[in-house]
Amino acid sequence: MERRSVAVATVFEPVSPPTTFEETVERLGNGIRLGLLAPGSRLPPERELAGELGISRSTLRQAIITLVQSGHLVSIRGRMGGTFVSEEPPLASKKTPRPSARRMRAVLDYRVAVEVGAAVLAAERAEDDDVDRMQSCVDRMTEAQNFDAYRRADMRFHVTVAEAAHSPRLVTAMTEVQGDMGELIAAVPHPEEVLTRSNAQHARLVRALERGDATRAVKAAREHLAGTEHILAGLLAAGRRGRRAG
Amino acid sequence: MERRSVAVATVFEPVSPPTTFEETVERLGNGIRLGLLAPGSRLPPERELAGELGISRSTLRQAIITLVQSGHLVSIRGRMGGTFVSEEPPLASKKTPRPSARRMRAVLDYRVAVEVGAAVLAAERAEDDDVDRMQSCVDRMTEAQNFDAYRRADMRFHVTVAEAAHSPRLVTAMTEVQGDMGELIAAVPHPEEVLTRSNAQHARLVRALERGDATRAVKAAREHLAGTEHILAGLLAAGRRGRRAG
DNA sequence: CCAAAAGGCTCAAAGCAGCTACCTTTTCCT
DNA sequence: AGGAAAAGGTAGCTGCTTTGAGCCTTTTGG
Repeated sequence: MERRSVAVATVFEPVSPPTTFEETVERLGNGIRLGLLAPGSRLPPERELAGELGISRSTLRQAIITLVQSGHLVSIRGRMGGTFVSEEPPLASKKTPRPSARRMRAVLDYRVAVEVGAAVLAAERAEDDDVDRMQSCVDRMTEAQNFDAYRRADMRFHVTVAEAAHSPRLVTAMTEVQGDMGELIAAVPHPEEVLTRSNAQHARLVRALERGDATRAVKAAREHLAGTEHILAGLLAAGRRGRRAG
Repeated sequence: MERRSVAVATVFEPVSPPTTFEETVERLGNGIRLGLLAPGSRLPPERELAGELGISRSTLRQAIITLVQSGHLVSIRGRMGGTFVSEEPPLASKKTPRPSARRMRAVLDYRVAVEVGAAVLAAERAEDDDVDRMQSCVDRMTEAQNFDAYRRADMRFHVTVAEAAHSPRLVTAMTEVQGDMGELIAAVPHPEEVLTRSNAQHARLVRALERGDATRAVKAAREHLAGTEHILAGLLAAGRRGRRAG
C-alpha cells in the first residue's frame, strides 16, 4: 500500500465550492461585522447592488433576507426606504457550534500567511495616511471600554494593514480571515491585560511599517498572532487524541 | 458624491464562485502540472475518486474529459484500464491570452503572502526530511538542462516549502498560486543567468529554514519573489495609463 | 393625486450537480 | 472457452440554484 504524500492528499481533498448565495451572505456579513459598512448606513438599492455584484436580484434578495433575519440588516419600504445596516449588528455570525480543531488550525495558519504577507507589502508600500488610519485604530483600542469595542477596532486595524499593502486581493483575504477569526474567538475570554499587550504589539507593527522596516514588521506581526494562538491552544489541544494532561 | 474606501469597494466586488466542475478541473490540472501526480501514474477509479472528492461521478467525468482533451490525462478502458496522467503533460493550461495587469498584480501580491507565510511557518516547523526534500529540488534545478525541467523542479520546491510548514491549507494555497504563476510566466523569457541566481535564492531559503531562522527565511523569500516581479515588470507596466517611457 | 423610488412577490426557463441503472471493453481465473 | 470482475462510457431523470422578467405594495415629494 503506497503512502500518499501530503501534497497529493490535498489534491484529492473534497471539492465543494460555495454557492453564489452563500458567498454573498459571507461577503456582506463580513463587511458589516468588520464595520466596513457602518451601522446605520444605507446599501445601494437592490437592483443597483445586484448589478455591482454581478448577480441576479433574486439571489441578492435571498442573501439580504438571511442577513435581515440574523440581525445584520434592516429593510425599509417605500420611497426614501432602502436596506440599512443594523444599528447594532452582531459581532459573529450566530450559531457557531465550536469549529473543529482541524478547521481552527487551518484558519490560524492561513492567517499567518495573510497577516505576514500584508505586513511585508505594507512595509514597502504604506503611505502616510495609511499609517494615520492604523494609528487611529490603535488609539480606539486603547480607549475601548469593553471587549466588543476593542474587537471592532481590532478587526478594522488588521483590514487597514491590508489596505496599506495596497492590494485589493489581500484586503479581501484579510476580510475573510477576520471573519473566520470571529468564529474562533467568540467563545474565549480575553482578560484586559491580554488586550493591552496585544495592542502594544499593534503599535510596534505600526512603527515598523512607518519606517518601512519589513523585518521588524514581520516579527511584530508574528508575535502578535502567536498571542492569539496561545490563547486558543487549549481548544486546539481538545482535537488531539492521546494527549497527556499538562 | 461620497468616495468609497478601498475596503468597502472590495465588499461590493463581483461575486462569482467557481462551479464544482471548474474547481475539479483546476485541482486535478494543477496537481498534474505541478508534478504532484507523476506522469504515467494512475488515478483512482472514477467511482472511487468521485467519492474522495465528494462529487458525483458525472461531474468528475466532465472534468476528466476536459483534461483528456487538454492533454493532461489519458483514459484506458477495460479491466486494468483506468485514468492515467499523460507522459508529457502540458506545463500551463493552454489558451492563456495574456492575463490583465490587474490580475497579474493580484496573483503576485497573493503569492507574497503565501510564500512568506509558508516560509515563516516552515522556519518554525520544518523537520529534517522536509529540508532534504527541498534540497533535492534545488539540486534538480541546478542540474536541469532546459527551462521546462527547471520549472517543474521549481514548482515542486515551492510546494515542498508549504509542506514543510505542515499546513494543508497552505499547501492548497501554494498549489493554486503556482498554478496561477504558470499562466503568467509562460510568455516570458528566462535567461540562464536569471535561473542560476534564482536557484541561489532557493538555496539560501533552505539554509535559513534548516536553522529555523524565520527572519532570514522571509528575507530570502521576499527577494526571490521580487526577482520574478522584476522580470514581469514590463508586462505590468502595460496596464498603466499615461506612463512615461523609461 | 400622481409619479417616482424603493422593497416584496411570483413564476417560468436554464443550467448545474447528483443519482441510478445499464452498456462496452478488457483481462484474469477457472 | 467462458464467465466474472474491473474498469471506462452512456443515458435519463430529478432536484436545487440562479437568472430574468414582470408586476404589486408602500412611501414620499411635488
